[in-house]
Amino acid sequence: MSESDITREKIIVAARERFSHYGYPKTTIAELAEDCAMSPGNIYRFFKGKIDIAVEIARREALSAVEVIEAVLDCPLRSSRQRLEEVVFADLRYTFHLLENQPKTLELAQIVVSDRPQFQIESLRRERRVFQRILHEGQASGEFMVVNVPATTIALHGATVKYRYAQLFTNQTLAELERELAHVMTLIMRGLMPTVEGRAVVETRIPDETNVASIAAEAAAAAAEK
Amino acid sequence: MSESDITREKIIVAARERFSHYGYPKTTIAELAEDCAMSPGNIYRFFKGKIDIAVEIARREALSAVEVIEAVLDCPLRSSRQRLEEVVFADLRYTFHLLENQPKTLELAQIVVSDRPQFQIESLRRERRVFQRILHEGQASGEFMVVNVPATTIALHGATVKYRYAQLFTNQTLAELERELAHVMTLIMRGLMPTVEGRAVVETRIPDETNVASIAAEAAAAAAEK
DNA sequence: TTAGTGAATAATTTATTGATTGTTCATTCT
DNA sequence: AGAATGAACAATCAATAAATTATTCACTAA
Repeated sequence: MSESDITREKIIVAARERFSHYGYPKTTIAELAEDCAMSPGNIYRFFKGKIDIAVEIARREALSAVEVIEAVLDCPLRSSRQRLEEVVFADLRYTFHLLENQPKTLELAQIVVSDRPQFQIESLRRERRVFQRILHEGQASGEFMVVNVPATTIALHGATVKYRYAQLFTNQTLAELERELAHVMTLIMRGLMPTVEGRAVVETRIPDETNVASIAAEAAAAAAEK
Repeated sequence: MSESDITREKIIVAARERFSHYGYPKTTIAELAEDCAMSPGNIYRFFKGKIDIAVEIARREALSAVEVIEAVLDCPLRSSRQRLEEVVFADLRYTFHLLENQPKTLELAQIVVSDRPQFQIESLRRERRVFQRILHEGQASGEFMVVNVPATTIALHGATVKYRYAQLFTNQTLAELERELAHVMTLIMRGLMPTVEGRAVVETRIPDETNVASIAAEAAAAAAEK
């Protein structure tokens, strides 16, 4: 890491701290400069403007969120159905808790998106890729019966919009949303899976709220085994 | 209609005109009073406050929107699947055009909801009832295979959230949203309908954009025939 | 009694101003 | 040269004052 990369990191660390404590608007460039023991002007050698610092932080946040979810993909001993359900519920819970505990993170995201609409589009695309991978897997193993994977990915994503950043749409509790999402997933699963001997596909059960660390650990263990 | 009901109507008509032209905030009670050739004070004999005039207008708007959709239920010669699809697409198109052509209507709705959260809850409930009726019908006729109608109603409603007032979530075009919704409905239909001889349920096609008048006329004709 | 008034008041909104902040750049350091 | 500064300027924000508006109510008219 070059000297100037280190300085850049220092700015990001200071900004993340201040943004999450006091919020983006209340954080001044002068303060960031002071935190980094430099002059305000020097910040502009590393970022084109204040908003670009926020964009970089939000970008990393979004990437690490998707990585957490992708960890589910690397966990062994799971059917495609289980994977899909875990991913969707993880999304609901992760974003729900985020809005509940870190309101400043949402504020930051909203500011970034209103300034850079492209940011949201790319975040959604990354999310969809996870769905698509699971559908492909399920398709290949014969567990799912998907006629058109890209179209179904879009459908799946569209049908679960309400369960990402749910508090933006409703003031239901997490428990209510989980019950509702279970019904949605039941419906979707009946659409994805072939019926065996005329018996309806069994209902989706709300998965346990495994924490992020344990999923990551499980995935790491599986990787090590290989 | 009593004398005082007529006066009340006069106020509502004047308010609707001004709200849709200049918006709720820019309309003053004094102006409404002048339109109705009365004093500001007298308005308060008919409405508790300014916001209550807006609530009444929004309530009527919401009711008539649901009535339009309910007209689909009374149309003959339609399978439950067709009904469901027509209702969902009608919802997308109706709300899309509303936001596109009548931005003040959205503004009004947002003001009412932020002041009276119950208003939104009841509007959603009315919408869900339409879904529930269709599911019941389909269930009864054997066209649908629904294990739990209330749960499936909730699922169906939740899965189609994005396609009501879609511009609040995305800046996709109507055509894009229609294609996407078709995929969602295909997925849902595969979840609702029994598979016949192992053949996948056929994809949802985007229905023609029949106008409201023609649906209402069709329903009326059907009613007259009986 | 019921319908309506309009001036008085309380609540909000808008305009104005002064202070703060983001950004630039000529200049100084290393 | 590249790295960093900090004063200067423009843009934005916060605080306050001014104006407008919602709401009330004592009162009049029918």
